[in-house]
Amino acid sequence: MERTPPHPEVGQFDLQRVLEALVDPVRRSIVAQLDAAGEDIACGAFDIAVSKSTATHHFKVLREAGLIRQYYVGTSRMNTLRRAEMDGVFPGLLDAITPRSAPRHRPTAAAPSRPATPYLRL
Amino acid sequence: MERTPPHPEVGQFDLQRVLEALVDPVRRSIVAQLDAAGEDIACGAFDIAVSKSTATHHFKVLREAGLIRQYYVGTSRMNTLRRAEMDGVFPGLLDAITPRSAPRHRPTAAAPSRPATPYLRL
DNA sequence: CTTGAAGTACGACGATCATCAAACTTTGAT
DNA sequence: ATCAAAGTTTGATGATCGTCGTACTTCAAG
Repeated sequence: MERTPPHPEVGQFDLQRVLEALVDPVRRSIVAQLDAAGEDIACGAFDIAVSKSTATHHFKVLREAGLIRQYYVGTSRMNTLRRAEMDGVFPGLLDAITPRSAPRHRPTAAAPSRPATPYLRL
Repeated sequence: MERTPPHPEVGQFDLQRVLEALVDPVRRSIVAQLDAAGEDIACGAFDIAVSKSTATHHFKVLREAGLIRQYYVGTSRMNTLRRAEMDGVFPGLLDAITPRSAPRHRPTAAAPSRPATPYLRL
């Protein structure tokens, strides 16, 4: 396993790639949580209802599109939203697809609406 | 065949639907041409390299997402970009995915750049 | 009324994708 | 050394999607 996975540079950002990444609700949710938190989040700390292997897949897609940056901290993989870089290349895109004025979750993560999600939780 | 196909109202616009419509390059091209032209365009007058049946499919997806409005003029089906309505619901979205500062076509629609596309041409 | 132009409807086909479980790897504690 | 936690990798599977050709419909012109 590589120490650091490959990340595209800003000059290599591709709108098609980015849109393909953002069209998936789970991935958009990841981006939204990252944006709302304003800080890096470990893969396992997201509120998404998919298996670990599926989650890995989604993070890979986001990373290869340039939307997130990933790095290891111990056994955990941290995720950073590449906000500024994305805004530089595609101004307004993230703003448009991010739940802006929507009822924001508490950063402390109150009890979720659904009953028992079998998978990853925050 | 119905005289006027079903169009979603502004209140029914759904981000997921819109993104699914915009993720396809052909459909994004249709939106871009509509935006650049600034006027309604008939289905057959677009510069897209797909068959007629495929084109019909793409227009349907765009219409059901609320991105375009369609109406008949004789045997031709005209297409209107629902710019203002989209901007109202998802501000900045179309701006972000539309070739903005790119070399804009003349609004009078000059001769297209490519040689001989086997399908629909302007 | 016949003909042609412009689309639509209908399957069908191939490719891509999201999903999962199972097995593996790596790291940090015990 | 062991063990568990956190992710990854590797197929496999089922669904969706873009694409096409063919047949059909509608409208306008001759």
